[in-house]
Amino acid sequence: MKELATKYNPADVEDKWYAYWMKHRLFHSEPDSREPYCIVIPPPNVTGVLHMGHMLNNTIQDILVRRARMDGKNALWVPGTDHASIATEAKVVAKLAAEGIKKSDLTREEFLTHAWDWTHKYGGIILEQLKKLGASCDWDRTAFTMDETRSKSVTKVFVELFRKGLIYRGKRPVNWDPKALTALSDIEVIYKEEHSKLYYLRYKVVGEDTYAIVATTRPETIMGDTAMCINPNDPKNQHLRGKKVIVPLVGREIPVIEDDYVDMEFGTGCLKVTPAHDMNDYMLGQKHNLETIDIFNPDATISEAAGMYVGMDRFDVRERIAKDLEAAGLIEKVENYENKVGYSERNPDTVVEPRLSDQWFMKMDSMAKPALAAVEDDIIRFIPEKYKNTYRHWMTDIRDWCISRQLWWGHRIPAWYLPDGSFVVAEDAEEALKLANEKCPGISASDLRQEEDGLDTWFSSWLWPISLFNGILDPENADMKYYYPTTTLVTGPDIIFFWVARMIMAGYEFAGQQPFSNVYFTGIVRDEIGRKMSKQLGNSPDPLKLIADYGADGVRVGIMLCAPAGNDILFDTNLCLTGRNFSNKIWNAFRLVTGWEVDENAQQPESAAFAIKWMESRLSVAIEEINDLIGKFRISEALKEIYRLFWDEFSSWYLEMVKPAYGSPVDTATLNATKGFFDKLLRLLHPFMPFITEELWQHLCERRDGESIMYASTPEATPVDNDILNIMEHAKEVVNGVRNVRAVKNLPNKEPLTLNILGTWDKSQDSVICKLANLEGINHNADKDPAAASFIVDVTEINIPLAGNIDKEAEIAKLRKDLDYITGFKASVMKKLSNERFVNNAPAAVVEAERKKLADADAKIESINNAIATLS
RNA sequence: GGGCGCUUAGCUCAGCUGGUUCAGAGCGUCUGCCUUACAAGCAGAGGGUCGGGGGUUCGAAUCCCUCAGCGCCCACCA
Repeated sequence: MKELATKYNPADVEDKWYAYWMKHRLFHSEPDSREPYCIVIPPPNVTGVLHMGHMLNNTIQDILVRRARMDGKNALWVPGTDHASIATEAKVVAKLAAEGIKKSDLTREEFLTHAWDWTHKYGGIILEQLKKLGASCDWDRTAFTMDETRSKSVTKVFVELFRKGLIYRGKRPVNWDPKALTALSDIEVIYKEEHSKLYYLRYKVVGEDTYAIVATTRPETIMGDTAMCINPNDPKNQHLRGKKVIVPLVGREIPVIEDDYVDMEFGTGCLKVTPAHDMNDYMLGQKHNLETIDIFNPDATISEAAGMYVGMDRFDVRERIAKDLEAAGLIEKVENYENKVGYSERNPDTVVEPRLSDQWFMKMDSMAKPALAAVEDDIIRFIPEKYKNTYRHWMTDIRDWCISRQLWWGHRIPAWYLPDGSFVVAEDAEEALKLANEKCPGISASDLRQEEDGLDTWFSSWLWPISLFNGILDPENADMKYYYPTTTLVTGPDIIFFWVARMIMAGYEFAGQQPFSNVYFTGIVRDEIGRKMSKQLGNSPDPLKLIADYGADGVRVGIMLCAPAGNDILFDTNLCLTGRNFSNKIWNAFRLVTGWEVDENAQQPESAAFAIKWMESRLSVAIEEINDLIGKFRISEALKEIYRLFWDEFSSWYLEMVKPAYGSPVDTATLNATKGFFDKLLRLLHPFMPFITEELWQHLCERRDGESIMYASTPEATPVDNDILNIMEHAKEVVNGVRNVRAVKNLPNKEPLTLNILGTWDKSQDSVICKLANLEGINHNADKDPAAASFIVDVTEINIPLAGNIDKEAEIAKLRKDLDYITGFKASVMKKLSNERFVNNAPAAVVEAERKKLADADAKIESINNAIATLS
């Protein structure tokens, strides 16, 4: 074997191993007799690039999948991308704008050509980036929400739901994004607290010389007022009942209506009603049969219908109209006011405008029921559990979903309009024609006009766990039967409603079963001072640069070390350094072990035999612990456990115990045992650090081409010998005690020392203590040496004779400090034991433990007193 | 307005059904080491009245109440 460099260089091995895994199709899965373990990727935007959120999310998925594979399951991780209708369309529009092309000058087909060009150019970059991370996705199954299978699935589902009466078309006020020029669903509106103003406007009462005062935050909408509303029970406003008022500036007469919806406490108790531009006003308008006047154009400039300020932007009008009202003496007063304003999720600077328009909606009530029950009954487990509350809350008060978007990029709604304005919903134009003819005989294809609207992106992604296996079009296929329901979904809590809840509904609606059994919610990745990572702030590190700097394994470890389940991640690049250092530690431990000369005739030292026995048990304890943590999705903690196991127990303690003296060979038994431990450790590490473990494993084992640690089994725990674990913990304390004396006394490590044991002692630990602490010997029957440094382990005094190198006063002072502590400790134990209620009420085992504490404390006090007496 | 969660060492967090793994880990800090696997390292040290107050209990970081601060989600009071 050729010499290994003293530093691990990830760049040398990562691409090589990824290519090897791909070449041998090691990520590929087909149904077989094993238990399946399946994850579907939350599809990233097709033209997106990898950010830290993806890194976290996909690292977790890869750990789970690799671990399942090593646990003997048939593991499948299905990758794919999302067409991200609104985001991608916005990017294409911006790109065209930069070239001087307006979307409105293009036909739908021309625009889509540009969009597909863009998708082909940038699409899939993100998947290539995932490969750098080591993601073990089955790339043969890569899907796209707009590929043929997924598109047909969307259409089929739409038609089916329409025919069931779950999808309907209607004119309703929706959330309108005046920049993207499309409707949005309710959850795509983000409400932000804002400092705004509350304007008190004067509405003259018809036939009187008095004014009714209306408080509003939106004076620019008065042109759309069609009523004023009061609460019939409001004593203040009884005089307005049955009257008419005049809209200020506009001069139009509107009726005063009465509805107990109005809050008498707010403002003056008078509400202006603008049914076209406010959800509640619309409701009032419906109830009281009011006219609606739509005063806005789609881009939220003032329309002709307003009759004034035509063409101006809504916010300019707000300022302008305030001045005009003021000038006309129609403003009573203006107050500062805090309110919530809705912004578009995709265009964070754009205020959403309620707009009355024809849209397509989906009824949610019936679908929500089984989906809610599944989570309530833990058929689908949420990790962490707290998200069950959030989910329940939303699902029990769910509103209909506006699924139409005035966008071209995406799935076009499969509805065709007849010349008479009615429509048919069909899988394709041919079927549409047939249906149209049933309605209106004599219709030809050219008479039909397909709906221009597209569908919300989430209307395709909600089918993802089914459509990936073609389960919509061919529900009985082998993949569907084997992989569905999938095992675990890993995603962010920010899309619990957008995606998770809807997938669960789709699962029951279209596959009759839950889409997955576990949902692991990751945290949001923030920077080291807690800010959300964003392009604007520039606080998001470039993942590919991180991988180049620290290695994929280092970055994976870095991000997992700070990723406790359900908590936000405060990502600090420094943690990647910890990860890289860990890689290097593993690398060098490996260099040590594989660099030893072997002597087949050499006798195994007692210390090595002891160390091997101990390591076996220690490793088994850790394996159990790690199994338990991974079972609970406490992945970050599992990694920390392995980290400590490798670094502290294996490298710092075990390897130091078995390491042959410089220039000496190692015996065969010790070498084989050590390699065996190394093999197990690599297998434990592999899901977390796939590259370095594959590299070292091929050096460690003689394996044939095509084999991989990916398919080596997770190590199993063997029976644990608790005695040896206890003895070793004792030995560690003794060694630490000696090292401490060396540090304080400035004694070089090379200078051998002697230990005098003054009390009870298990001699089986002697050999390892001598080796680790560099001792000449351990005396069990030595006389007390007044010139010795001493310390206590358990209840036993240990002396290190240091002729002439002893500060008696300091030694005594140190011992007295210990004595004070233990005396105080003893007092607290005695207090407990002398408390009858404690002795009577506490469990016997606890009382017994306290009695032992007392006995130990007494023994220790005696030892310390003896030590002090010797020195004095 | 309603709901959920958080507050433990300088920083990020563990601490499960109250009791010897109860005050922990990692990082950072400080001290000594270029000791033949690793300075991307080794050895050692310091550091917290477990947010404040009250209660339950023989016993509270852990259970209950309350206050304060922070975060998130939901909601049609203009």
